[in-house]
Amino acid sequence: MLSYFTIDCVIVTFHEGDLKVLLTERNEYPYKDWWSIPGFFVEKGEEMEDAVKRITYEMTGLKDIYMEQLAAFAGVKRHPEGRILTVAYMAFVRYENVKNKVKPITNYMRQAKWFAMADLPELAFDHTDILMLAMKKLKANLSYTLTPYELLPEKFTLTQLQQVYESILGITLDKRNFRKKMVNLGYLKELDECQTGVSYRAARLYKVDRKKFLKLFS
Amino acid sequence: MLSYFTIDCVIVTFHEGDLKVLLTERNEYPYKDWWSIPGFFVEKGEEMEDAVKRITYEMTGLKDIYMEQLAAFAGVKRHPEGRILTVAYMAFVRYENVKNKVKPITNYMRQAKWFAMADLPELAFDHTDILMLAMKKLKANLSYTLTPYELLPEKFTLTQLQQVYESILGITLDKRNFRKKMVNLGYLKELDECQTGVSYRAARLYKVDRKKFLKLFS
DNA sequence: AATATAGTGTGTATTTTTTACACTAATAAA
DNA sequence: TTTATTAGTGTAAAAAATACACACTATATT
Repeated sequence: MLSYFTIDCVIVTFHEGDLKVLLTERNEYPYKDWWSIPGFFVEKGEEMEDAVKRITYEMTGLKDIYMEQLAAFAGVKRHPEGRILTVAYMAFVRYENVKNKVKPITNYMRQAKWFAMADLPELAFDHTDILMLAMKKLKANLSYTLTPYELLPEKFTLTQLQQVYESILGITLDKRNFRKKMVNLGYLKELDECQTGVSYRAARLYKVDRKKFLKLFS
Repeated sequence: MLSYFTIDCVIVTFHEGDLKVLLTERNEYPYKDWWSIPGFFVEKGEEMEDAVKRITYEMTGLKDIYMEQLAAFAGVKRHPEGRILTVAYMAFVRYENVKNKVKPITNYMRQAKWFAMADLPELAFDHTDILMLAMKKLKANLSYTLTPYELLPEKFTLTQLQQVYESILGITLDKRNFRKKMVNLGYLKELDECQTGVSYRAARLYKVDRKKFLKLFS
């Protein structure tokens, strides 16, 4: 009838060829010293989405992040003190914007750290399930969502885009076929700019045309 | 922090070429006399899935139905008396098994009725949003879920299967291409039986081979 | 017995999409 | 100028999707 109500947020980024997720080390019973997905209670009168924004802001310093609801988890045994219903979200952030801002903010958590998706610690509660579901959804919807472009800088190279696809799908893709296909979709804008600061041939930069994207997929 | 906690369930079936949803007429404030998706409070210590089973059993007389979680809806304004968090589910039932069992069970609802998806009344609360989301998900995942086979009798004709696809997708499909494709997928078992009781050439019956299906999509 | 009715069941050609595959061009650093 | 490193490109083959129309079968009706 009445239940405690929290949100948990899988905060995902992409850095150095790896998909990464932000985890917090708990400093409190239960699962003290375990890593977990950041989450908080939703305040009375607070919208869920605002609670997610609150968390992502506190964890990364970013506002206006892109988020999606994942699912509700409400097993009566997920917390030893009784049911705590959590609505899990996924949020996507650009690593360049966030990298040095991660800090612990409450005394519930000792530290926060980015973990490569392929190298995760054991997680508190049912957070491993939540994370697996997040990855599954990310994978399944990849080609008709804007998530790759939420993970990359606004201007990106096709190689970076391919790396995002590869790390989400967990497979390698053929360079020529990937480029042909992405360019043919028609929602990428080729810019007159190139990468800078690389010690080899600089790659062409692209932007996503969100209007064209939405026209294509809605 | 604490919230009321309900589940709502979009119960879907297929009958006479139409996708149908079971709605209940409310007999209580708020939205008295409005149609709504069936839902109840989740009891203390009760698992969400059991609450859904409870509803679908009370509404249709069926146990062991197939269900999927849709999303949580928790807007602070969705109920005039304050936040009531609901986790929405979708459930799929075979019309042949259920048709005469629909009845009102509580004094909260005056009657229950099947509505064709294309001809819905205005709904209470945010139930129209819930229903639209259900349809969207159903459509998006159609070709890699077993939902069509949860809506049809165990033995079905290819024409019936095509009708399910057409009414979910909202488009008409080419008969020859549809058959070719479904049969080529390899998870349909052609039976040695045909339809009975029709006043024209009886169609071949098929079953789905769930093992082969799962091998294909997992 | 003949006919009407209603849905079943089938093939082929065309287009589109996907896949497989390897070398040259450009740039910065040494 | 040489080396190292990544960018950028085309074509052929296979697979999948699409477009399209008619003869067959079973029953009901007269």
